[in-house]
Amino acid sequence: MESYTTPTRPRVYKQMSQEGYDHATVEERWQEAWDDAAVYHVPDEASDPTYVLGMYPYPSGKLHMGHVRNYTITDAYARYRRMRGDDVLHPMGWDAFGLPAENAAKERDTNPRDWTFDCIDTMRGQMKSMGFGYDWDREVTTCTPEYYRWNQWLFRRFHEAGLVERRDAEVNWCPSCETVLADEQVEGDAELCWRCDTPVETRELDQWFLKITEYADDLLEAIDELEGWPNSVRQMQRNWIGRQYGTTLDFHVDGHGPVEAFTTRVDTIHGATFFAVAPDHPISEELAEEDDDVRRFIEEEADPDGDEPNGVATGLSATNPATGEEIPVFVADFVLSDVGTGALMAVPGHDERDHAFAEKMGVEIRPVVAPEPDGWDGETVPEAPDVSEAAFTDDGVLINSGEYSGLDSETARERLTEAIDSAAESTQYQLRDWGISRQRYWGTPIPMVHCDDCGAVPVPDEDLPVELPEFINTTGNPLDAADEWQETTCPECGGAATRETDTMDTFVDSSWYFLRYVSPDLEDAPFDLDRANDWMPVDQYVGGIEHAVMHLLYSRFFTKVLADEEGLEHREPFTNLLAQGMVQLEGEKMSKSKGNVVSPQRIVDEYGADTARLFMMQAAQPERDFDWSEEGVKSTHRFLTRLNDLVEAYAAGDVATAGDGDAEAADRDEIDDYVADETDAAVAIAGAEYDDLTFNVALREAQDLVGTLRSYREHADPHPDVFERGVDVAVRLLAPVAPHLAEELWETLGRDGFVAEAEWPTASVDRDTVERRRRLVANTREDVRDIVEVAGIDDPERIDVVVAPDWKYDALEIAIDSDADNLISELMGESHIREQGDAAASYGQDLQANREALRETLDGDAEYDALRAAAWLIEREFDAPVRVERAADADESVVSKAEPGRPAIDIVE
RNA sequence: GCGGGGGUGGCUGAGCCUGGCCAAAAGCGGCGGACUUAAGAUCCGCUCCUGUAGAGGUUCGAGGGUUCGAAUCCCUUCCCCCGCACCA
Repeated sequence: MESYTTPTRPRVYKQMSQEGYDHATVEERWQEAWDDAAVYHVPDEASDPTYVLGMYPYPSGKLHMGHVRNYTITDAYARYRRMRGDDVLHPMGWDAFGLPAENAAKERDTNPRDWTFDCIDTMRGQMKSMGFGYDWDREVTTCTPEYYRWNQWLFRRFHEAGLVERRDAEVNWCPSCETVLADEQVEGDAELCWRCDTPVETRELDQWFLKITEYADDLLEAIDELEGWPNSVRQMQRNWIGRQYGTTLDFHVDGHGPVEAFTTRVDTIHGATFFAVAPDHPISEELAEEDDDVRRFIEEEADPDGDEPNGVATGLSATNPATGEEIPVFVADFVLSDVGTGALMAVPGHDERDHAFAEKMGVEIRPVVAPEPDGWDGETVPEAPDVSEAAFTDDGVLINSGEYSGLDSETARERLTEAIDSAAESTQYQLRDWGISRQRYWGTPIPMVHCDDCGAVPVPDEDLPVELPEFINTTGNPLDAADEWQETTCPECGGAATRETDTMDTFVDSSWYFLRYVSPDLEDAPFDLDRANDWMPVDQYVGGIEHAVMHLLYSRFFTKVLADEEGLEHREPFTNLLAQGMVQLEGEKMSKSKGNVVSPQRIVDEYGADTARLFMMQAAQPERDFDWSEEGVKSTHRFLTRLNDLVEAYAAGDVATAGDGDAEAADRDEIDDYVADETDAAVAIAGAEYDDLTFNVALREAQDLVGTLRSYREHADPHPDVFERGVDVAVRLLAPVAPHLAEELWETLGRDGFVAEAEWPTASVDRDTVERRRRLVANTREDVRDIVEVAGIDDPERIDVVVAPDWKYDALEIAIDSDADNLISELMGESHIREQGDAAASYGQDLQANREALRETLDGDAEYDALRAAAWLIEREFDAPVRVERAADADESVVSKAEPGRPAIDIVE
């Protein structure tokens, strides 16, 4: 670990009042101290550090609450792991390419680079003021040539591996901006450009693709192993990949030869009563040239986005390869060219959409599958279902299918696929290859040159990076206007050639940035392979659900390719993924357009970063949405102020302790035990909850402990050791979330070093014991209240609490362990129980009656100790002395009511 | 339509996986009390119904089932949210 010296700046003056503490000074001071001591730096020699990562932000200019929440989660976890003794890798960087910078540059007459770096500077400053403990030595900025050259290098490796393809594609094109838009940048049903509201057109363009579909099976199947991921994200990725098993087969269409169709239900082929092709299917386009109806339909009527299935008869017929039957061919808009083969056999009896179309066009609807009858013998051909009103879409038993009648659907599919000549098993995916071409300036230039003789040729590694030219403020793609930049020579033939002007989708940058953090300055490779093998995968990744598919799928894809091509020993990048919830205001997502944005900057200025962080972490579990509440922030701030005041008062000697602060001389009372127990309890629970990232529960324990300490101080002269440990523990439990104040108070307590590097406290109890003890105390207090209220006791004079005799604990334990039929006789086998006579028999009967419900309790000694320790709570509440007694010391008539887990209570009026 | 996640007391929301210590955490709101000249803050309680000694009754969307025992497990059903979708 790094060495450091404790800062020795002058002590900060802190107000001892409800006004709060001087958060600005405290926070600044420790941010500098951490910085000076490089507390968050991970040396390259570290062995397998815990890798905690938040999705790096787009540098839009300012942090918003979503960022603050995201990065507080990772920071808190990183700090917790560090206190647990781990080396922690917790880096930050910038997703710094992207269109907004280009637009901003145009508006402000500057260039994207300057604008982006300004934003980064601002946001980095805000992150530092939040106290996020990043290893800034590993900062990564994707828009620098030092980073994006590796995008180009990786593109080349993908190219060599046959995973890059250039082909024609239909893209969203905004004629006003003169650029391609991603699907998500096209808004609303009217399909308007997100930026200028111009209706988007489609264009055919040569585009570069990464062949992610080659990895479809791997990406899909490995999802099952991603046990640290939320089910929702796993399911979304499965849907996105959308693998389907089915059959391809040919239908002969007059004059057009065989036309391939894909179906998952070849078992229904005897019910195929028409054939349909997409409006942009080659056959449709051929037909349109000679058939006016078809042309009019394609050009005017076809509406693939409408709810109604529309179509036009072609007058052609197709031959059903199973039956030889001639069936009509339609051009229909519900057939999509990018699904399956763009042509389908339609079975109206067993497909709802086909059914609707058949009804509309008056095509025959023929049932060929019947529901499997109850207790079906596997042979009998059942009655046909009524499919006139609605399709029967389940698997079942074939009917009206010639020799196949009587087979179940699954068997029929296998046999038919085998029997039909042109049929073959086929797997279809919804996943498409990833089009990475963008006609924009502010991205990674795709490292290809176009040579008239050699075609598209990759730029050799030694010529990388292909750097962006100066930004030119123009409409369309500034790279198209950069004539000089485009001019180059062909790496293969040396002739004149031009550079590719497309840049890469910024998702390329983010598909491997988590690897760059491992060796951010490496100059001969994107990442140090050995170190990546040691440090990867990311142990805990945190980010918004909006990246469930895109970024998280692309990153998985890259990781797998790097494993196959570059020797990376990991096939998945992120072991545990947390999709954090939204920060809302009055149930609505914060957004600029709604004008309901709460500025993190304002909160930090007004209350401090610790307040903002603590409020967010205790408000809800990290994966849930929660409402921002100014009231909640204030209450959190008051809590921190109380904590500060308490520690200050203690350090200043204003807490009157027993023995005048001399632990040796101080008597240790029951209340001291209570506080010591509660301190342990808080440690036991908070640790486990931090492990689970349920910060809200962990923090509740820490906050409750502070409350307990305050009561302790009010109610007694605290034992110096107990009080000090309580305060010390509270500070450490809060340190991951409220690091600045914790650091300040750590110093106030006279501790050496940083609390950020302090050891996590350990507990001498387990959670079960804590819960039993708390339950016992809470139940007993409630019972006393009940009695006082129900019996109408106004002013109790004394309250006796008597723990059950030892033999009852023994009897209970025997009863729990025993599986004898007659529990009483088993109990009576124990002489010390038998000696109790009627009492033993009576308790034995109780146990027998509730045998299945018996639960372990604390033992008699532990119950006695716990109740004695908690007696002050009852005394305080009822203003009467409380006597906690062992059974042997109490009156028999009272003792008889005591049971394990339930002491006898006697209230003297 | 398919897939995922939900429906808990005045509200928010935990518990459900691993059934019993669950009339059900915590917070908010409301009520009472302490402190204060007062307010705020803080602290102590109460907050389903009945009850003169810790009890009983009725509750966890609805209906049914399993079990000695169900908020928790199973089936059916209704409703809400999210993702995908004329996906062949």
